[in-house]
Amino acid sequence: MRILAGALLERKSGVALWRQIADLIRSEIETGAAAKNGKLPPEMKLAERYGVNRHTVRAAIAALEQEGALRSEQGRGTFVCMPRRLSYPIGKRTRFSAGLEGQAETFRTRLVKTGTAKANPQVTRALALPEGTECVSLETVSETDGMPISRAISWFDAARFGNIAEVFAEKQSITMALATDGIPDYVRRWTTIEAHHASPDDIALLKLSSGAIVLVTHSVNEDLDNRAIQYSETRFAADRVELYTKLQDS
Amino acid sequence: MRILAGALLERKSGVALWRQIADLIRSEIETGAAAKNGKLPPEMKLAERYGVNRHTVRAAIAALEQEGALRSEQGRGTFVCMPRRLSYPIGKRTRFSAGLEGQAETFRTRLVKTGTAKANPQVTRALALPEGTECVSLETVSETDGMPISRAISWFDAARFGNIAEVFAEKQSITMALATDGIPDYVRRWTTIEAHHASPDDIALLKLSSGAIVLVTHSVNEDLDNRAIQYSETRFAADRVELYTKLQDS
DNA sequence: CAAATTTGTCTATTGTTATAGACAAGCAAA
DNA sequence: TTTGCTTGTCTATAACAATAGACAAATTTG
Repeated sequence: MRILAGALLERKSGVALWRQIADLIRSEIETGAAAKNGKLPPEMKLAERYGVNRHTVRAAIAALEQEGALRSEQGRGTFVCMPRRLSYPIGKRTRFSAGLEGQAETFRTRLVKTGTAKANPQVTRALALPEGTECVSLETVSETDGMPISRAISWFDAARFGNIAEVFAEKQSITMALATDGIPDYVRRWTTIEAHHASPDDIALLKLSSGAIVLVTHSVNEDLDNRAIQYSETRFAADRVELYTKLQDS
Repeated sequence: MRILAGALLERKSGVALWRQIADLIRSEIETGAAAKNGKLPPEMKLAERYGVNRHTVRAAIAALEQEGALRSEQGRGTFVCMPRRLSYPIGKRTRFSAGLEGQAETFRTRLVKTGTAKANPQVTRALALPEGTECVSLETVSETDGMPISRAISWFDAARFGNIAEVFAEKQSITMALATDGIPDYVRRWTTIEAHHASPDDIALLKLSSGAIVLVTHSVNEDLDNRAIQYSETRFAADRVELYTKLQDS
């Protein structure tokens, strides 16, 4: 919730007014400030509230409609389709489906691309492998209730997990693929979190509107022998997901 | 690091080209891809690389200069002032100065505003207080090496911490203020993480350029008796700070 | 010292964003 | 059924972003 008060919009900012308004509407939906009974105020009222032209508000709503967050109906009004962001926990055992349990009805991770090549230094450093080690990469998109919420690329030591792509294709889950490959359990070693503007690929694969923001994490998972097994970069639609950490039980 | 490859810029996206390029340059500085010997390639070379006009690149560099990340000198080149983002750990004991130890030379948190009033429901819910409880709020800006990296508003039960503003003014540290008020130690109960476009207040207080992105956290700290003592909203300059979590020692 | 390289500044044009108004069309309410 | 409300669409204009070119000024290089 935006508690730190102040001016809302900034002109000549490099971010179009409609994009700023889209972000505001999305945030205010989350806090309940924008919508009453699942419905936004009329376009003219939003234009007055934000001090912009009605066409500018329409452009913002169009962007949110494209992302599936809103639905406009002529003569009736604009309805909220996604009242709340998903809360994605980052903890000792960070898992996609289990982490979002109870917040959506269906979970799916699909493979977009895979490959095996000598990994770049950032990857080999993260996995504590000799420079130039061959690694398998999996590029995936994760969806809940048919809506993409994140895309990721993960690397694995090819010597150790050479056929993880095939197993993943069959199991549709990295956790299950690793279990098949002799890793019954693993934990999150570390995670870094940044935020960026969505790239054209993010927009395409995550079904975002132009100008959206993504939360970007880099992380390492390790097996119970403290060996790094997976290095990932994950990009989350910031309008659909918030990240969440809590005190771990001792 | 941007490993997920693809197109770099998106026209007509609602985010000005110069703003997108500023974000790219900043990310590429972080990964070492953009700068050699602490110096960017010449403006014309960047224009060719990104497929835009030299003036557009100059606007991007101007934004990063305004934020203190770059410094241009006529006839010489463009130099990197901030090669790396600060890595801010979020863990059991999340502390500003201790968390960034070793990454900067000076740390300072200054009070921007304080007040006492009936807290809104989000605050009382987070602090497990009866609705309408009076709370003290502290609005602060945190800086390292003279550069603002985050701004925050924190709430405390006024009945329990009524004079925390005065103590903070003297100690310049929430941790020390709480110690004075009978809380020698406390831990982070939970944290949520979102990303948004910087508001005009963010831009002013964090010395950001237009169109910048902020990482926004909401969090609760609790004392060792598991009582919630502090609820905060913190906004970090996403170009200056990344958040970091790691496996806690058992 | 001269040439080359690089940043800085100015003016001008084209493309995009935001505003503005008018009116159509669908739906809700009286 | 009529009126009022709300979204949808069209055209036009003003303001802003991006491109374009030219040239000045500072520094580096040969």
